[in-house]
Amino acid sequence: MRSGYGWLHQSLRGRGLRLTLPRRYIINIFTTQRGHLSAEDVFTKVQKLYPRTGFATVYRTLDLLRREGILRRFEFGDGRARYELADQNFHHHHLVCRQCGRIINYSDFTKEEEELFRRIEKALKKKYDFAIDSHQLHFYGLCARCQKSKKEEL
Amino acid sequence: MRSGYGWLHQSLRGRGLRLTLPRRYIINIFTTQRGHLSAEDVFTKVQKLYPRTGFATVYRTLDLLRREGILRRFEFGDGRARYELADQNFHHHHLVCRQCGRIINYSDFTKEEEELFRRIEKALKKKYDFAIDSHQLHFYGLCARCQKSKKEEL
DNA sequence: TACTCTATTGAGAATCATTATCAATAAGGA
DNA sequence: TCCTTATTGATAATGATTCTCAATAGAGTA
Repeated sequence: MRSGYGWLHQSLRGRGLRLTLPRRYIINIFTTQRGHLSAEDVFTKVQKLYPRTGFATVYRTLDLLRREGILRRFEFGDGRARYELADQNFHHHHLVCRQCGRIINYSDFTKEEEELFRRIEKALKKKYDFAIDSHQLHFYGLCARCQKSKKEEL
Repeated sequence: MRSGYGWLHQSLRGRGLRLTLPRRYIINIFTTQRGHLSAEDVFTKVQKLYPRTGFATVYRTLDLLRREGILRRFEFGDGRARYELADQNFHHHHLVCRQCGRIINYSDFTKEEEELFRRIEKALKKKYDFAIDSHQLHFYGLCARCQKSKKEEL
């Protein structure tokens, strides 16, 4: 936890911002385990690393990192936002289970999707004069486990 | 407002549910003006038609209609849910303005999108054993008006 | 049409996620 | 080490949504 944050340090310093311990720990959480974490998830994890961390700091840091382009924010419909590392090398979409809320990342069709989306974005820009900067595609349904438990229910 | 609800009436009655005045008015709002309405939007509109309506009833009715498959629920990232008539003949996706929150429906590429999505859904089902029943695609960016006002700001 | 049963309502309290406040703390440049 | 001030932690405040419960009103029945 000594270094490896030079890039961010520089980036923040440029605007008079600081690379504090809670910020380091939170970034660390996202870089070591790919996931879609809610604020509460993050809070629980930081607590273990740096117990003095407060909830407000978690929210503030998540928002800071989002503004910095380090995290992406998603809403899957369960009333709490989720955050993910904005890794350009791992563009993907989501499968969301309506029952248990489990979220699966998939990146199987990115080639075809990206090709179509690029085309769509271009056309929408022209037709609606809308400057698109990102998109979100979520598939909703039932995961394997929940399908099974639903069958057993009957 | 006398009839035209036979279908729903039957559907509800079957399960001991009732077609009440607030419910009729709220359905009416959605069928007469296509839109992505928040609970507050709906509340304001019902108030004009049937002033005694309470906020709780609006929320309860929106959820009931969603469960009935009459409405769809969306979250575009501004912290409040939106509801739309689930019209099978008008499948579309959304353009969401990050600045002013304006939402545009578009249905220009449904053919190509649907073709790709059908393919994706099928493959995801196979690969992840995930029973997909719907998807949501949102494009985010700046609408024409907000692009303009941003330019003038400089 | 009146009666009865109970699903539904309205008002307000309660909950949940998130944001704002503010005095105390700690980055990080000098 | 010192100093400035961005950041923090604790807690209050907010905003959307849900719950509670007595009063009301659908709708089947007499």
